[in-house]
Amino acid sequence: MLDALKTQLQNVLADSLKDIFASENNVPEVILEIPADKNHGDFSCNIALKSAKLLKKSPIAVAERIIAAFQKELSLNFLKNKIQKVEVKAPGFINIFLSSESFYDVLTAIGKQKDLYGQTSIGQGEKVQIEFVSANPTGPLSVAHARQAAVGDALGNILKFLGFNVDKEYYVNDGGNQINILGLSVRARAFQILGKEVEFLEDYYQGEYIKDMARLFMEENKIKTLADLEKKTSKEFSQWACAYLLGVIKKELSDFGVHFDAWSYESKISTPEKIEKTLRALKSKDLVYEKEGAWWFRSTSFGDDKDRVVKKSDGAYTYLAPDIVYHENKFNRGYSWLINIWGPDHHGYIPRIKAAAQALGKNKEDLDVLIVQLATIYRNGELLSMSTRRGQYISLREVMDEVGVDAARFFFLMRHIEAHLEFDLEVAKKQTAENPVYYIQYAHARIHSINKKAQEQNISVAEKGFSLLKEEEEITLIRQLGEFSQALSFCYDQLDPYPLVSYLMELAIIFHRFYDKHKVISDNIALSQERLTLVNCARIVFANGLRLLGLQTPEQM
RNA sequence: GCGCCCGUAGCUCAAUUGGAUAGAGCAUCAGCCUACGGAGCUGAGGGUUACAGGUUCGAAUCCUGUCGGGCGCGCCA
Repeated sequence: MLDALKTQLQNVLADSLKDIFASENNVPEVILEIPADKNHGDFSCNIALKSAKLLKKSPIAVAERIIAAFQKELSLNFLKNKIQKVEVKAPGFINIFLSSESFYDVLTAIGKQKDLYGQTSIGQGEKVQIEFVSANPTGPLSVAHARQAAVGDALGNILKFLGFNVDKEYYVNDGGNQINILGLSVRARAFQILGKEVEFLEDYYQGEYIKDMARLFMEENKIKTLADLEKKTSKEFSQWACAYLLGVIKKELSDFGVHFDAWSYESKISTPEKIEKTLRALKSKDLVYEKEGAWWFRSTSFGDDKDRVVKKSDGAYTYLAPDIVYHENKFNRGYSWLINIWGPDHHGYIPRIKAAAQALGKNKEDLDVLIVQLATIYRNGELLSMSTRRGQYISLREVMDEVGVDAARFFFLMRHIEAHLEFDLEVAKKQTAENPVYYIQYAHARIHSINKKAQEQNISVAEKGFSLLKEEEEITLIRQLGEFSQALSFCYDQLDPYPLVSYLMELAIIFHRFYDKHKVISDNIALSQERLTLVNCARIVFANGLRLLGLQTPEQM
């Protein structure tokens, strides 16, 4: 809401600047910022500082001339009443203070747009696919996947809200050798359970869940004896195990509140024929070449350190080959922008997949790969072991069961995605201010209580506009409500839901302060009505923000 | 060795992408309940932004170097 006003003022300011310095052509772009310190206005501009050198005048002098022209321009403009004052402050900032009319406009807009408040059309319906989690179906999801799930889901929601046509997709790696190993692992455990000594290789999956699966496999297939077991091929084990674990993963994600629009399968998309076809097409363009009996992808042409083998000298494909085909498949489905969310262990893989996108005729920007850092899990300050190799990692299921879905999702979003995250299960379980998710949801619930009280006393929301909201805490709250869509556009700029999380925490602080200082329902009916409207606007923004993050909006707690 | 990321209060992290006096939470200390939910609010202390240079009106942010930490570097997936 306020960002629309910001853009309008920015344009007027740019016009003023152009009028004064018509002869100059390298004048920097006018950009308004929202200063952290509200003594510096609601918007501030550094254009005078930036252009002073070019214009060979002191920044203050430039600023003075700009605002003179700006104010003249404004006086002819409908924006006139939105501004309270404009001032120049050393070393040359132009600070703009908004009038109460501007603030009241925010409340009117929220009241009108409700669930849709904060929405923009930045996306213009662009078809974008966000692919995340995509864990190999070889075990339950870990906390690493959990964080990726929370991030991908929230980011997808936000982009959708900003006007993109978003699909969330999970890519099932059911084609590689790891599925064979999975099958062999289950098979070996089954033999052991029936008392036969078989070697359990080091690269087999070590987790306890493999034993459980072996028992279940035998139960479902009515296997009682070693002779029964011998009849099962290792392929039967693999297929059963893969399907079973995929079922587990789907259930975990759905319990976590994360839903995908599509599940795609490596085995269906990247068939050997398709891979061969794509590689040959690249070869005809000299983007794939043969050397030492292997086929190499010329990824160095697109900025990678070295070329990468796609087909080994024994004729088998490396993992990159089906991955190129998968990305080709995505583009062919009409997505003009792809977002992949990966764990930090795949960080070195980014240049070659981006190279692949370009080899397929796309631009670098058409594929973004986001790395979501790991979360380190603590319990009462004590580090919990995280070794994946031994299958001792903390699972999504454990975290969810222990701290609840909302607290877990919130904690995973509480830092920038590229920052390491410390997640203490005990803290997440606490229902105190230490735990910000409750702090925010509590604000939402409090407003519901106010509404109940208002209803009892027959106080309704303000129907005829606003005039009485003047207290500092009220204006601060309205200003924050007005910055909602700006927070969302930061999420888009950074491809990270974190700015929204940070915004909501700030909003909660501001709301609780207001609540503590001023009574909404009082003897002054007119004021009560306006404040009731104000807090309900806050309720709408809390709800919109929490919903985008995939969190509940409780009315009582 | 090469490449990428990071180093901010005792701890965990911010800082609107180069802006004005570097901010929150936790922890520590001191306050606020006959009110719409105390799961709340107010205040205090705590900093040479790892270090040394540089760029400019302005640097935690950009550049160079040093120190310290993490990750990646397979004809694996």
